[in-house]
Amino acid sequence: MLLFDDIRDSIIRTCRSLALDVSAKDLDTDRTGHADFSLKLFRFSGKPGFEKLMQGLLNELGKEKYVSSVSLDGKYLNIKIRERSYLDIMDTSLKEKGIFPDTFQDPDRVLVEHTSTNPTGPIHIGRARNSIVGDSLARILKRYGYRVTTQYFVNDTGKQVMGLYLGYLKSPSRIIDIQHLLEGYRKVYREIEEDKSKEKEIEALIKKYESGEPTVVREVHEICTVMLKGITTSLSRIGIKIDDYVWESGFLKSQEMDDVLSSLSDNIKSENDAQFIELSNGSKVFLRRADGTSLYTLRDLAYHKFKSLNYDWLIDVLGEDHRDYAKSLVEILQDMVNLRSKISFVFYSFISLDSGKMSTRSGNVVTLDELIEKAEQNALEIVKSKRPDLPDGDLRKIANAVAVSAIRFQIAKINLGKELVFKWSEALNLEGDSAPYIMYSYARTTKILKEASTDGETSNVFDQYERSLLRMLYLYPYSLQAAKDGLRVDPIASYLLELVRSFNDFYNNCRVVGSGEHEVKRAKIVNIYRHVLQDACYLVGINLLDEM
RNA sequence: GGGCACGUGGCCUAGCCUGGAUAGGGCAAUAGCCUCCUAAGCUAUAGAUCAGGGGUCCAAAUCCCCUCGUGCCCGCCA
Repeated sequence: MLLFDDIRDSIIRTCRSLALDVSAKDLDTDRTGHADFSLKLFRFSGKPGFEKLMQGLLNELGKEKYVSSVSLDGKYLNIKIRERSYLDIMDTSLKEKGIFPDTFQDPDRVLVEHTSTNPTGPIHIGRARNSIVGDSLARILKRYGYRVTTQYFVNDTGKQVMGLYLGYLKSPSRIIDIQHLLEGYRKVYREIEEDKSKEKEIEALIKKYESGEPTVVREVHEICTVMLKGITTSLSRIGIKIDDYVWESGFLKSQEMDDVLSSLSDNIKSENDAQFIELSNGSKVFLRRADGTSLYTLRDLAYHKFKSLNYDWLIDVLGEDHRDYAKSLVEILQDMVNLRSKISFVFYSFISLDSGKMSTRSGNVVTLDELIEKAEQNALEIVKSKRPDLPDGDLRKIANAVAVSAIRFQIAKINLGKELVFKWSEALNLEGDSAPYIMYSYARTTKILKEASTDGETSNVFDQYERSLLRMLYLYPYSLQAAKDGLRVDPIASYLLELVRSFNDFYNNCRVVGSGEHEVKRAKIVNIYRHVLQDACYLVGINLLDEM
């Protein structure tokens, strides 16, 4: 959990000590500019003794060392905080702990499963939404204090992958590289589209594979490894590294599979030899085909059983098409398998193209690699024109950081429930609410702190720009809390944009270097800003540069 | 047909969970700002029936109901 001098909490405690039963939702971090915190009194006004209670509260809050003023404005109690309290709380935390806010190590072990895309082709930007969000979520939970591991469930079992394998078998060259495999895969599905009966070939392969025929097992593994390598290489280019890769085929004959099957045994029914479970709403969830081969649900149940052995909280990042699936999975796991771990799902809506739905099979895709390359090219041109003074190596380094950060931020800032239509013009735009906007303000702090001093007497006079920036900085833990509570990344992104806006105001109005009595105080504020920026940017995958 | 999401200026988006003081930003447009810590920035102007209708409430973008639009799901695929 987050450890910091929580002023909101303190105000609530003071209210309660006077028998005013307020909760967190009564106390806003005010956005209207009336105050730093405002207490909504609508619920309480009109009750007997209200006036007297307010008098007492004004008095008590006024005595708090961090309160600079408190006033009753209509149905609001407006509280302003001393700038110096903000400054000292954060400055001290950074000096003593090197971090703001500090965290307490939570014993819970959290597993974030993300990406888990079929290794049947290069990862495209639609799937990358899963990876980007999953990776940031893991970082956020870790920052919050959990012990977090990320996992990729590698699908090397089932129809899609056997389709890939079939494409390989049918290719004249039998070359195992991404391009050849992908072509073979697409060809197989084109043929199936024309003639459904061709699926039989895939079914026959599944049977051979699940019965453990050595050549098949070896070749499928080799093919999946090559495809997976392509995906993980793409992901690493945007700073995503997944801790563990767990292969689906490993569960076909496993202790977890046996455990799941024995837990379910009373509930398994069959229909023409195919096995299924009936859920409370009457729907059937099939576990095995009539030919005895396994279905995804069964393997996924075993995988979840496996995860629950080592983790207290399982988080799955899934596409919105998995919403109903997840519901049935949870029903089975909780009611029949008696899984103890807490399970949460994070769903994201799809990214489509102007030309329609993205699909690896049809080829209507923008791959992550393609996006990275164009973004880097675009960034390089821009940085070249802005910084003709820099050597080529530096230009490339900057362009890379800008491109990667911009890609991640553009995805991270959007609420997951929204469908996105990918547009190149937007993806390549590096102005406004974008990563470089944030990175640029960071670069400014480098020079300021190089030239200004943070040692010495700190002035006690604060102007409105210093005040709003300090306040925004202080609000960081609340955004962290919101992100963790909602398993969302966008609160951090929104916070960052608002914070940078506040810094830009400050920068344009408050000279730091050579500002006499203000210099130490302002340099301290800039230093805190730099730390909070580093902290939050890491969470959303923005790579900061000292110079750009 | 049933279920689940989403709908905020021309375009993109925050706020919705937990109702409350003028609905924040950005892109595009127009007019400005670099002898002064980086102009990837800043200032100003213009642009919003918060999809539509009804309800609850002292108070609704926010909660409830209905309608419309969009996406997704309803496989012995994953």
